[in-house]
Amino acid sequence: MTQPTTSNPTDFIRDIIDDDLRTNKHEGRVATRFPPEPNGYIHIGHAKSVCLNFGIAQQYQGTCNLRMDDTDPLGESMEFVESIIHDVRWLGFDWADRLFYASDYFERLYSFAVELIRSGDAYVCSLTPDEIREHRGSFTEPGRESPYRNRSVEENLDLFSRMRAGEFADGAHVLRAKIDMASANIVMRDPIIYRIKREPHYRTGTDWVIYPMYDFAHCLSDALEGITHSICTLEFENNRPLYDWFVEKLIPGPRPKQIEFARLNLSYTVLSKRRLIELVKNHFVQGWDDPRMPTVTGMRRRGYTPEAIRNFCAQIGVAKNDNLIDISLLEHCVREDLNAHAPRALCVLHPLRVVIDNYPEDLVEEIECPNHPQDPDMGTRKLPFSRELYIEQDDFLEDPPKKYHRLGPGREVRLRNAYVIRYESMVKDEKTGQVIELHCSYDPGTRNAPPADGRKVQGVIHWVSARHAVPAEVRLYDRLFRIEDPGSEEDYTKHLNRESLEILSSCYAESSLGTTEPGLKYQFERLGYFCADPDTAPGKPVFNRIVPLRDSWAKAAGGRKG
RNA sequence: UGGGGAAUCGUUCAAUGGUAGGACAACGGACUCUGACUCCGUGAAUAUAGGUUCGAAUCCUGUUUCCCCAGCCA
Repeated sequence: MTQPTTSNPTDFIRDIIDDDLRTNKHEGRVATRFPPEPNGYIHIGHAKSVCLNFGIAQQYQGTCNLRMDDTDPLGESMEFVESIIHDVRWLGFDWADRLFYASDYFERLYSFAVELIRSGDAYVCSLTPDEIREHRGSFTEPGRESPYRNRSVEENLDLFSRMRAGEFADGAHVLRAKIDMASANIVMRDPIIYRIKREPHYRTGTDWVIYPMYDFAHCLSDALEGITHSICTLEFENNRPLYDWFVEKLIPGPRPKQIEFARLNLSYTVLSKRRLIELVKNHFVQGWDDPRMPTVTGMRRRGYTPEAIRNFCAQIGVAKNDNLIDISLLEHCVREDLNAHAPRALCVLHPLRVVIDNYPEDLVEEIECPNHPQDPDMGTRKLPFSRELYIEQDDFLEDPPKKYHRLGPGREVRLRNAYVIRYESMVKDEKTGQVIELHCSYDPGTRNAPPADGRKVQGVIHWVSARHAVPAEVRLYDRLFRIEDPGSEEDYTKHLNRESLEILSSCYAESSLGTTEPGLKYQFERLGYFCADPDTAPGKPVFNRIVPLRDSWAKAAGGRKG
């Protein structure tokens, strides 16, 4: 039944859409929307929703609107609108001319509210916030009806228009739907649909002092836009009866349907807006675009690609189970994309000086080497080779174990793309005893060729020519938290990984990297994938480690140590 | 405690009354001028107790566990 050539995902939401299409529920139309509130930056959890909504639209030749759900002026701003637009576009999606704002519907929403008052389905309630809470009851006790519940239509109309006119203070009155104070579902106990808030709105300014609540605005915005499937997260499941109540009262069919799926949780990070804000505000990270942040802007700066993120979202699937996705799946998707597309380069993070004693003093060879071992189309570049080099400190051990395929006394190793060299001697710092320089000899016949005598050289290490190398700063990132599910902890900040950022300021990159530009991505061979940071200055590149390469040696060695 | 949801390998998604499958992770091996990539292989799950049925992850009943809801946030 499955066609291997078409890999359109399938999930319970698409099953519902298939059914609706079969029964011609919306004349074959599929219309979704991504409805962020512009009060923060979007993160990988939003990306899941973006991919779901826009992905469904693509798959069914439907439409997906981008709609700012901006019904609470507090904290909303154009800055966030712009960041959301930028991020969703960067993720690879397009909404043509269908960028909408709930705030553009304020006048129509107001009319809907008046309609509700006229039909006796809404009333102005003048209880204080505390009294309203008290009247709401609890899980086990039904609520009590507001004494204002049976005001006349005329009085409600008058009061509501005066609310709009700004005659009352914040909190003096609210407009409520007249539903059922005894409902087992607390959402249905005469929910508030308008509140007075003397707060300028970033788009409507001071035009309004009353603002509609989410439950009222969202479903009607969907209806106004002709949304067929209104996809949201599980915590809104309780609100669905209210969603239906409003559209049934106010919208002649066919009506939008709300479908809920489980939001994404990612291991070793937090994905709640509140916590992300705290990380930024309390300077646990350096900003919304800190490469350790799970925000789209952070991941972009880190060097994650839209392809990788989209692929990740496709792989995690869509269901109603609470989940905690292993961050290694995200890393896998990032490596998968970068392995195919990132050019290779050599960069030494912890330099150890090497002198090739038998190499001519002033000779410089230009070694032409491929930018990608499996993709000749990515071309070649010239790598200067000379007598003095840097290699990685890790690639030499005074007393190496047997399976260590690198340099040590009596050992030889291949310099990537260049010669085989043999250890001759070392120079130690007299005070610390640390090895500060190696002397080696090279085998002139091994450039681009195996040793003539057929001996096997197992190890290959990366290097740069000391004279030609470009000094670079490299920033290594690790998981933000030390525990798998910090979001479930009351005091999650105490589980922050204090070593999530390591700055290496004296690295040496191959000369070709001197002209890199922010955003360019590479695989530094044997190390990982790296992305030039915006902090890069001419001649002084700064690289972010996107993700390390898988390292079965480190794993084995680590296990041995422990 | 009332209501709304969810329970399948370590993690996650699938199987829609008919062989429990994929991905990630783990482990073993092959290949290798990246201890990468790639390839091959291994182990690993239906929360629980009954019932219906030739046959149950799937249907029924009970039990257990987890998540959401008492904002004038979304």
